[in-house]
Amino acid sequence: MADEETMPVPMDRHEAAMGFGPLSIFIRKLLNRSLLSTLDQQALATLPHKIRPVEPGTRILHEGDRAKVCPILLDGFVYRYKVAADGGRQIVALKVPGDALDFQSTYLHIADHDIRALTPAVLANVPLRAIEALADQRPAIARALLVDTILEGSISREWLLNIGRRNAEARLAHLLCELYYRIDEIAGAALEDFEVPITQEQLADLLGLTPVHINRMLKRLDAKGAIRSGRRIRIMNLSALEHISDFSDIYLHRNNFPHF
Amino acid sequence: MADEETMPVPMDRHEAAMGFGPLSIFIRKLLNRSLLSTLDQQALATLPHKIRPVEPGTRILHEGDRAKVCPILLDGFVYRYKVAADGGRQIVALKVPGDALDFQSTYLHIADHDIRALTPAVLANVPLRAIEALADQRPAIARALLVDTILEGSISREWLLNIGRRNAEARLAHLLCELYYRIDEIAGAALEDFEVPITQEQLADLLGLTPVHINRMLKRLDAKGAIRSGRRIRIMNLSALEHISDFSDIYLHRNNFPHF
DNA sequence: CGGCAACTTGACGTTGATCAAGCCATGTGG
DNA sequence: CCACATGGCTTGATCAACGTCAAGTTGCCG
Repeated sequence: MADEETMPVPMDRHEAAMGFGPLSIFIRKLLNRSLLSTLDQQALATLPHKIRPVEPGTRILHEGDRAKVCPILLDGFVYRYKVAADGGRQIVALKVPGDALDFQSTYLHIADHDIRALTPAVLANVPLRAIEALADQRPAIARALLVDTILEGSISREWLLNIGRRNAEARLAHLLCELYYRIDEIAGAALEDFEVPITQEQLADLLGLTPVHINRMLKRLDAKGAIRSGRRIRIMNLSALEHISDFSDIYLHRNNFPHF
Repeated sequence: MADEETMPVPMDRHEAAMGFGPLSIFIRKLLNRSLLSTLDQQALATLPHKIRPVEPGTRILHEGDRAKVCPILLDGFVYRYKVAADGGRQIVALKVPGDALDFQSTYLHIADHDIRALTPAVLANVPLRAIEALADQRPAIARALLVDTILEGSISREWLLNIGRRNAEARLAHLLCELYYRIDEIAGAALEDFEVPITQEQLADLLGLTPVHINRMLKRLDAKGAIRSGRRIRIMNLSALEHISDFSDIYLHRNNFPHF
């Protein structure tokens, strides 16, 4: 736990990691949940990487692949999904800027799902070996990446509850709440007039429903004043959504810092 | 199972970790997916712990708790679950002997779900600080625990697909297949006449269905000769179940060892 | 032998799927 | 500036899967 180099902990984590180049957003996100010394931060910032902009729909990882790089999402949205025998798609995770997309391939060598770009996105591809080396050399970084992994697990569990036990309206409302909080975390300023960059078909794949039914539920939430549905969905009343979906943010572990 | 003896690096992993006392099963399981030196194994075996047998239904962790120990499951079955506002329960993970039940509390301090015993079970409670110290001192152990965590994430994703996109019959068949393989992994001999220690109500909570519907699907699988339903469920024809559920074991990463 | 928990079965209701048609914005090329 | 192609949204009619309710039945354990 004692870092060889103890720097004054940054007071404002939104300001932290600002001077670290393209990977700043990634480092900032780790700092939201883990303590990292300035040296750790610099080591992360100097990870070798290649910037790669991708179109919506681009496949970033394919089930069965042996990945050699870990893409870090710098901008845009990306999702993990799996497909059933009958072709039914299920989106199993949604990633927002700052997230590492395939850290697990450092340790499990066959990809068990696909990853695709939801919106236009910008990736930074980091060689897995560089990540592995860094994790081996710097326990604080290993720990920060582990915390990230554990958090994704927590979100998966909440999704299981959502899909397994809530009705369509609540499911949808719950997803919108989660989206709001996760994007709010990385947005500099407070979120106003937040527009959801997800089509109704993708919402269906996220929630285990059909596009037609998503459409009807959107109308319903609209009628209640919780959102504005239409070509672009806008959240109008977050607390109405929270009430409809029985939302609790515990699973997002938004206040896990500091760890003592 | 309880002989104390120092050995050279074991050649056969099924034989490995046999002489490591009560925690042997835990160590053996880690060895299935990760390389650990004999010293690593000894360090694990000498973790301080307190054996605790529990009755079925005993609550082991409660949402909102700040855990101080990580229970390791030595015998029996245990599940994680969450409840929705209307009281609907969703089991979000099932743990088999050898699994660490709350490794995540080392890094995230508020539990986001409950854990309960499914069957009579035996736990070994290890202080979180001991685990944390070991992970800090021994990178190979940190890595092995990380692999374990990542694997649980992979299973969660498959469950999302299962619950979100498969019909009731396939869902049930899929769960039974998974159960078979996971128990087979820790069973010494090949599994014959495997009986599922789960009630129909618990199956319903696992699969996002109702007990009544579970009952009908069990009858259906029975009629197809895949299982024997009744007071205790027995798997009669695994490949029939795999066919019905479109089962693929990729997500279990059963052949992840060695990592090179 | 009595009590209880789990399993079983039938009748019926509801949610969400399916099928099908049409609409509406946006972008493109002539 | 218009024609029209396209992808996503909207809507209605019908249907199936699964839920709900309720009344047994079975096996198990003290």
